Amino acid sequence: MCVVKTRSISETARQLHLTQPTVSQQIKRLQETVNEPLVMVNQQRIHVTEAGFALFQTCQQVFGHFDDYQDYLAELRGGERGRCKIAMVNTAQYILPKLLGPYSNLHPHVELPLEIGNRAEVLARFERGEDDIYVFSHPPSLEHAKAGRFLQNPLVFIAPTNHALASQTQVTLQDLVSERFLLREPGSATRMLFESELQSRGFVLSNTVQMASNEAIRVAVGSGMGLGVVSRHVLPPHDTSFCMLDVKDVNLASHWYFVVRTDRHLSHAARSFLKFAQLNLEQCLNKQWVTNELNLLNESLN
Amino acid sequence: MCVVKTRSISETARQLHLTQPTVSQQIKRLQETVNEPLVMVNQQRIHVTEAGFALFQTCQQVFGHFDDYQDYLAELRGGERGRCKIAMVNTAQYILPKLLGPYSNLHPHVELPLEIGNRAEVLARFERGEDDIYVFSHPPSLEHAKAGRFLQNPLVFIAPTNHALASQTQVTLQDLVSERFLLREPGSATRMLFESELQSRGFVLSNTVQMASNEAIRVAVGSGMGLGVVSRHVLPPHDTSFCMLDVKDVNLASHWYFVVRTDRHLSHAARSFLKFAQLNLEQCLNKQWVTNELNLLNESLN
DNA sequence: CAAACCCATAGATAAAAACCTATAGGATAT
DNA sequence: ATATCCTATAGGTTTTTATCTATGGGTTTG
Repeated sequence: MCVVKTRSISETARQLHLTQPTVSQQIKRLQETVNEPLVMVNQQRIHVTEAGFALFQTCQQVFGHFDDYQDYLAELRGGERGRCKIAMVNTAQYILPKLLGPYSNLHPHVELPLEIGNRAEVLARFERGEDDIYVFSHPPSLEHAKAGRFLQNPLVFIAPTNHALASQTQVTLQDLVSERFLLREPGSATRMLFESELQSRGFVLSNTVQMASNEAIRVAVGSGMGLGVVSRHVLPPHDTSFCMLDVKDVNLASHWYFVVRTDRHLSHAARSFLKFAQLNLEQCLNKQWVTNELNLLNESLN
Repeated sequence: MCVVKTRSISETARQLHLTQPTVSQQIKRLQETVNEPLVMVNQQRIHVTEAGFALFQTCQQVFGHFDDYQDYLAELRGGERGRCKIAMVNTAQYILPKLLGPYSNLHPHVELPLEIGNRAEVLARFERGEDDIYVFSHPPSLEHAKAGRFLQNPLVFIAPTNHALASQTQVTLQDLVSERFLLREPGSATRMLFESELQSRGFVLSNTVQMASNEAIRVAVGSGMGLGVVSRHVLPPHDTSFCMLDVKDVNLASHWYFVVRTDRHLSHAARSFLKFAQLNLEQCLNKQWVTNELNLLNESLN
C-alpha cells in the first residue's frame, strides 16, 4: 500500500517505523504468494507493475469494505442499528407500543420484532433466552435475570353497564364472588393475582369461564356474559358497553417489568431501547401509572 | 464463513478437517478482535448475530475482490491484458506497425506504448531497461540481453530521378564516393554500416550532410540535394521523385532484431507479442524480407 | 436416565510470520 | 572519486498463529 504511494521502499520503512529490509522482504513474499512481480526496481526508483497496481486497487477496495464494517459496528454499538427482540405477555401489547413507536421513529434502522404470547409461552421463550427483552407483570425467578419496574398494572373489575352493581358504590369482594367471572387461562398474571387474593381471604369463585384474550373478555362482559378482572390498560377510553366497579376492599395492583437475562449478551439495540424507555416513560405513557425504576436496571447492566 | 452456512461449529470442523475446539477458538478470537459478539449459542444451535452476518457479507465481498484479482492475473498471464512497452529506432517505425496492428486487434486490452528515437536514445533506454522489447538493426552488446532476427533490412542507394547515375546499371562504389551524401547522425545503424563498408575498402566521403530523419533524407534526395543510403523499407512504393541505384559491388544488408533484457522480468504481454510475431511474421510483412528466427528467442525465454 | 452430541476452556506444541542487524552491490550526487 | 542513498540477501530472534488433546458442562434423544 504505502510503497505504491511513496514509490520507495526506504521511505515506506521510515513512515511505518520499520527497517528497510523488512519492507523489502514483505514485498518479496507478497510477490511469491501472488506469483507475479508487483514492483520493478530501476534507477533507485520503484515502478509498480500492472499486476501491482491492480492489487493495490483491490486492497483499497478491501479496506474500504472493512471500514464500512467498522462504521456499521459503530452504528450498532450506538444503538442506531441492529435488532431488539421483545417478547411480551398479551396484556402488555396495550401499553408497549406507546414506547416502541417513538423509539422506532428515533432509530429507524433498529429492527423491533415483537413476540406476543400468554404467560406460559413468554416464560418458555425466556427460559430459552430467545429474545433480548421480556415484558412480564409477574416476573419469573431472577436467578439469571434482572428486572426493572416501569409501570403500574392496576386491575379493575368490569361489569356490563346495566349490571346491578354497576351503579353501586362501595362494592365489596363478598358482593362479587357469586357472580360469573370471565377469566384468562390459569397462570396468567392477572388471574394469578386475583386468585391469590381470593384464596387469602377464603373466597372461592363458583362460576368462571375461561377466555383466551382480553378483548374477548371485554366484549363478552360488554354483552352481559358476566364480570371480568382485567388490567386497567386494556380498557379503551370511550367504551360505554361496560363499566368499572367501585370495589372498596380490594386493591389488585401489580407492575410491569422489563426483564433481561444476565447470562446472555444483551444487544446494543436492546440497551438503547431500555435507556430510551428510562428517559421517555413519562412522555410516552400516562404519568399517573408510571413507576420508573429503570435507572436501577440500566445501571446494573453496564 | 463456513460456520454461518452450517450453523454448527462441530459440523464446520468436520468439513474443514479440523477439530471442534480449533473452530471454537477461531471464532472466539475473531470476536475479540472485532470486539463484538458474532454468534450466539442457544439450544445447541448457532445463531449468527447482526454483526456476525454483516461480517460474513463483508468477507464475501472481500473474497469476491480477490477472486476478481485472480481472474485479472489469469488474463495478464494469458497475454490478454497488460502492457508491452516497445522502443524502436526511427527506421523501424516503417515496419513494426504492420505487426502491431494485427496484434492489437487480437488483444485489445493490451496496452502498446511505443517509444521511437534515434539509435543513441533507444540504446540509452535499453541500458536503463525502460521497456520490454527493443527493436534494433545493429543489436547492442548482448551481455544482459537476447536478440532474435525477424526481418532483413536491405540498404539501398537512392538518387534523384534525373541524376546521371540513375539510369546507369552496374554502378560501383567508386562512382559514388565523390557525390554529396545525405546521412543520418553518426551512430545510426544505417550510417555505421555504410561507413564501415567504406572504411574497409579505403574510401572516404568528401561531402556529407547530416539530416535528422529518413523522411528528410528521402525528400531532400528527391529534390536533388544529393544521394542517400536508406533502408529499403523506408521508401514509399510509388514515389517517382527519386530512384534506387543499381550498385553492383556493394551489398549493405543487416537485419532487424527484437531484443529483450534477460536481467529484467519480461511482461506476459511482451512474451505474448513475441509469440504472435513468430507465428504471424509471414502474414504481416512482405515474405521477401522475413528472416524468422524468433523461435530461438522465444524458446530461450521460457 | 444414560448415551450421544454440542460447545467452551485450558494447556501444550509446532509452524509461520514479523522483525531486526549486518552486509553487499549498484546508482547518484558532490 | 568518494560519500550517500537505494535495494537485496542472509541469518537469527521474538511473537503470533494455528492446531491438537483432554476435559467439563449443557441438551437432546432413545
